[in-house]
Amino acid sequence: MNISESLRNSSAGPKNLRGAELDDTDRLILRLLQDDAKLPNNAIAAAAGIAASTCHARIRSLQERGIIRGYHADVDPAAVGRGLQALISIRLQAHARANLTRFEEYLAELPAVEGIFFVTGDRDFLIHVAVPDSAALRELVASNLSVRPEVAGTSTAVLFDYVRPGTVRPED
Amino acid sequence: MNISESLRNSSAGPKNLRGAELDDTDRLILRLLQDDAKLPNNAIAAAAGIAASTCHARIRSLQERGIIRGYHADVDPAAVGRGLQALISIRLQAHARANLTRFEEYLAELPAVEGIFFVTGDRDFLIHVAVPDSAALRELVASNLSVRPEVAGTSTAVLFDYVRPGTVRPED
DNA sequence: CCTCCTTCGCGAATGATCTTCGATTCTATT
DNA sequence: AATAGAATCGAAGATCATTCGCGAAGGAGG
Repeated sequence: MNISESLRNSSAGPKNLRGAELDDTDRLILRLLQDDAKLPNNAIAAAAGIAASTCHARIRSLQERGIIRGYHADVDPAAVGRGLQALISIRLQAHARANLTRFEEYLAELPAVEGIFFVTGDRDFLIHVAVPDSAALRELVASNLSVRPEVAGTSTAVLFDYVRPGTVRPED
Repeated sequence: MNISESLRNSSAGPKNLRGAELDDTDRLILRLLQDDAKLPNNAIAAAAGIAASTCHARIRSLQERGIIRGYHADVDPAAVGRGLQALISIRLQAHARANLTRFEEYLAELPAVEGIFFVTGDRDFLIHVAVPDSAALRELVASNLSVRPEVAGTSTAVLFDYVRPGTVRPED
């Protein structure tokens, strides 16, 4: 390790290859990878008008800075035996609101849970679940939610459809 | 005989590659790719105890059957200038419920929209949005939702947190 | 029981892609 | 103008994806 490296490492700021701000090229890269994570690096580089090695370095920097949090396959829930989706709003007991994180972690462990919204207002949580059928939905609410001492009440709404458009686009 | 043969023989379900049913190997592949879409094919093959070419054929089959719908990068919304998330429930005018699909497509076009829940009950839609700040949230509701003739009313709840646990789930 | 036929799995070869590296160019500062 | 730090580039080598022919397993029908 040389002097400049030790100076960088000793500084309290994030060890960015570049500054914290994103330029237009970064935003383009993010948009392309959100749309299709399998897009080859050289195709992204061509679209951005930069060299492949430069594009690769930028993508790695985005990952190391936590801007790209990961890459995930989008699997059809119905194809894996989860044909029914629902939103369940959960009210907690007032005294249980000290351990919100614990309950959130419990929810995250449930296999049916696809998303957890920790929301302001009269409710505490809104969870998005995918289950095989209505019997499994009832079983989930009865045996995994209502029995919990923290839970004051639940309200379930079945989903007709759920769409996730192109995912998060950089502000434009 | 090898390990994979005995595993397949011990499982009761059908093992069609072209058929509609998924066997244990398919489910393992799906789980691994959901967790990390960048996982190399040969690593998946090793984890499943099958040859790389066989694994590749199975993954392609899963894609062609629409079970794997795509691969997407997970981008931190706060890093791209969308530090505020909210859930907006939308009630439609009764006469506007004939063109639900049209309105859903309109919502999908909005850059701030991350997810659209088409829900049963007293509300019609619940949309998950990510915006830069509260001013942008107010602007979104006022200029993109309330002004639409189909919209009878909206109700907005700011999110403290949103977690998608499907990405880190170790097992079913 | 035998043969045909389909489906699936396998290893090897080839082409594409990823990843690293040293050198060059750019930019901000002195 | 000179310097230092950062970003870019092209090329090389390692890794990976994809295709292909072949063989084994399981049914269907004779």
